[in-house]
Amino acid sequence: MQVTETRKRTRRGTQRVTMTDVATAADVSPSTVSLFLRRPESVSRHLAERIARVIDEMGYVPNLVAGSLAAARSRTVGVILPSILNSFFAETYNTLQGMFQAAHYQTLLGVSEFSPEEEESLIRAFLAWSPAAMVVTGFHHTERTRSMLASCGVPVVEMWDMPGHPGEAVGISVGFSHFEVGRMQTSHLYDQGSRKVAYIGAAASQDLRVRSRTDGYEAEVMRRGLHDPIDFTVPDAATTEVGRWLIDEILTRHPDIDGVVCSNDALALGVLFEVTRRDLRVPDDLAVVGFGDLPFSNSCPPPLTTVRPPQREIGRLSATQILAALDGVRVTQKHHNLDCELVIRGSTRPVAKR
Amino acid sequence: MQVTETRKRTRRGTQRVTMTDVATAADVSPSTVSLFLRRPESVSRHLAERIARVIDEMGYVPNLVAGSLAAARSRTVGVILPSILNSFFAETYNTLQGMFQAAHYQTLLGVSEFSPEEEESLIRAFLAWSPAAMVVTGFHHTERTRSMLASCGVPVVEMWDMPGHPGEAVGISVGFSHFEVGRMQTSHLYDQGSRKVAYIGAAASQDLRVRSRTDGYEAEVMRRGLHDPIDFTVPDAATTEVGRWLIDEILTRHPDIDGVVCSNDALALGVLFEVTRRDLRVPDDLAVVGFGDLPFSNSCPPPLTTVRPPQREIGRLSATQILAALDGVRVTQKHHNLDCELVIRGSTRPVAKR
DNA sequence: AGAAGGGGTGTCATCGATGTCATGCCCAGC
DNA sequence: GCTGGGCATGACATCGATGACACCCCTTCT
Repeated sequence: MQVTETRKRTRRGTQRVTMTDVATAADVSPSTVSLFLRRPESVSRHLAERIARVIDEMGYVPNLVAGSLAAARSRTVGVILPSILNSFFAETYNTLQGMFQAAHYQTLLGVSEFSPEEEESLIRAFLAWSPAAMVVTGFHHTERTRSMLASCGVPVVEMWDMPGHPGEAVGISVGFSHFEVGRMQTSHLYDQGSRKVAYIGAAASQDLRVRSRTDGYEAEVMRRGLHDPIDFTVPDAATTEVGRWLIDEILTRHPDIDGVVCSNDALALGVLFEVTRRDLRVPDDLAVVGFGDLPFSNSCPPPLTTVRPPQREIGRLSATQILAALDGVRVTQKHHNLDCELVIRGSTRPVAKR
Repeated sequence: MQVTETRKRTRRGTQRVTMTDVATAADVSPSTVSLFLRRPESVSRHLAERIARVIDEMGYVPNLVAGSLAAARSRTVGVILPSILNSFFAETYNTLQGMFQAAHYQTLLGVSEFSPEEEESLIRAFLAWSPAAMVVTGFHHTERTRSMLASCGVPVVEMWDMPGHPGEAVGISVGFSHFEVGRMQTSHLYDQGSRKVAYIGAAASQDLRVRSRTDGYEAEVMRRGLHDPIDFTVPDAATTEVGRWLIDEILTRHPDIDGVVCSNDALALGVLFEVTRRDLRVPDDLAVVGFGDLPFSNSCPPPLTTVRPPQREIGRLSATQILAALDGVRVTQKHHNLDCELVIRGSTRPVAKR
C-alpha cells in the first residue's frame, strides 16, 4: 500500500497542474516552460519537443489569472453591445470574435441594454480584469465611463457611430453617419416618387443613433420643402408590434402620406403587416424604407428596401485597428467613417419598373 | 520645480492604486481593507467609514486578477450560447446576467456558433480564468469538453435541453423536452383539423435539439397513422429565406399537405410569406405552427401559433441552482424539466372560430 | 589561441490580492 | 481586581505565472 504523499499542504493549493510541475517533469526550469509557451521558436527543438510532450501528457492548462497578474495585462478584449435581442450587432460581433481569436485574444461580451449606467458597470468590471483592449458601441457614455476609458491605457474603439464634433469620441471610432442614413432613406423615397414622407422610430430614448437618423430625415424633408416633418418616435423597443402600432397612428392622423421611413427593419416589417391588413399596396400607396437589412428583409412580401450598415466591415476594421495598436503601430487615423449601402427592393420600387 | 520621486522603480509596476496604497492612506493594514471589501459588516463602523472615504477619494479599483489568483476562484460565471443571431437565447441570457449581477457575479458570454469544437475552445479559455461556475447550452459536447466540465470543480449547468438518458448531462440540467415540443406541435395541427402534416427544419446538422423535435413530429405522425412523415430538414441557418424555400419545395412535391410544423418561427414566417404569395389561405388551406415565439410572431398576418419555450424560467432556474451551489447548498435535484406553452393564434385557428 | 558575440537556459524578485492565524483590546462576570 | 471570551485588526506566507538579468557554453573572428 502506497503511503499518501504528505505534501506540505499549504492553506490553499489546488490539484491543478502548474507550470512548475511541468518543468519538474520535463527536467527544465519553469522559465523555459514559460518561454516555450510564449515564444516556442526561442527554445531549442530538443527541449521544445520534450516540454510539449509533458504538457500534453499532464494535461497542463496555463493559469491565465496568474499570468495576467505577472504581466499586468491579459490577452482579453472586452466588447460591449447595447443589445442582443435583435441581430443588428451579431455580424459585427462574430467578425470581431473571429479576428481576435485568430490573433489569440479572447473576446468577452457584455450587454448594456442601452443603459449608460449598466455600461459603466460592465466597463468597470472588465477593466478590473486588465483587458488588452476595449470595444464599445457609440459615444453615449457616463462621465465616469469616459474618464475610465480615457485613462485605462488600453486601446479603445467606439463603433457603430461617427463623432459629430471633435472630442465626442474617447478613442478610435469606426462607424458611419446615422444622420446621413436618415437623409439617404428620406431622399430615396422622394426620388422614387413619394410626396409626403413620415418617420417612425423606436428606442430613441436610449439609442441616440436613432435620434441622429431622425435628424437626417428632418433635414431632408426641410430641404425638399414639400411638407412639414411628421415624426412618430417612441421610447419603446423596436419591435414589429410597435411598427404596426405606429403606422396605424400615422395613417389615422395623416392618411395622405405616401412614404414612410423606419428607424429599423423590425418596425418596417410591422408597417408591411399593418398595411397589408388595410389592403393598401406597397409601394404604390405607401413606399417603405427601413434600416438594418435584417435576415427577413429580403424575403417579406414585398422585399424591403433598406439601408444596410457595414456590419462586418465595422467589425473587421475595429479589430484591425486594435490589433495594430497592440502591436505598437502608431495610430494614423483616429476616425473611420464607412458608407452604408441603400438596398433597393420591392417596398419602394414600383412594380411596373421591375 | 518638484523633484520627481525616484520611487524604486521595479521592473513592472503600474500607476494603479493598490489596496496597500489605500491601506496606507487610511492608516490601517491591507487585510482590513480587504476584509472591508469582502465583508463590510465585520469591520467596525469607524474604520469602515474611513476606508470607504479613502477608496472613493483615490478612485481605487480592486484588481480582480490578483484577487482571483489568491483566492483560486473568481466571481465570474461563464455562459456559452450557440448563437446570438436570433433572439432565441437573448431573454435567457438577460435573466442570467441580471440574477448573477444581483449576486455580484459577473457574467461572461461566449458564442459557439453551434460548433462543439468552438465550444471546447471557449470553455478552455473560460476555465483558464477560474470561473465560479459555467452555464452551457445543450449536451452536445466534445469528449474533452465533457471531461473538462466534469473535472473543473465548479458548478455546471447545461440548459435548454433535457437529458434523454442518464449520463447525457455532465452537470445540472435545466430545460425541456424538444421531443415533446415536436409532438405537441404536430398533435395540435391534427387536433385542429389537419390531415397531412409536413415538417420543415433548419440548422439540424449542428443543433441536435432540432433533431429531437423532428423525432417528436415523426412519433406523432406514426401514432396518428394517417400518412408517412414528410420531413424537409436542411443544415442551413434557420432564416425566413430558408423557410420560403423549404415550403416551396414541399408544396411542389406534396401539394396536398394541409399543415406544416416549423422548427423555428423564422422559418414559419418564411412559410407565411410564401403561402401569401401563392394565394393560399392560412390556416384554411395550410395551418402553420412554429417554435420560439419570436418578437414578430404575434404581429404577422395571421399571428403565428407557436410553442413558447420557458426562456426566462430557464435563466432564472439555472441562476438559482448555481447560486445555491456556490452557497454550498447540496444539490437535491440534478435535472429540471420545464414545460413549454402552446400559444394558439391565427395561423392554426380557423377564422370562423375566432 | 584568446576575445568577442550570441543563443539558450536558469535564478529570483515581483505582480496585488487572500486567508490563516496571532495579537490586542474591551468588557462582563466572579 | 483578575480572568476569560469574543471580536476587531494586523502580520505574513502564498497563489502561479512573468521578465530582467546572470550565466554558461559554443561558435566565430582577429
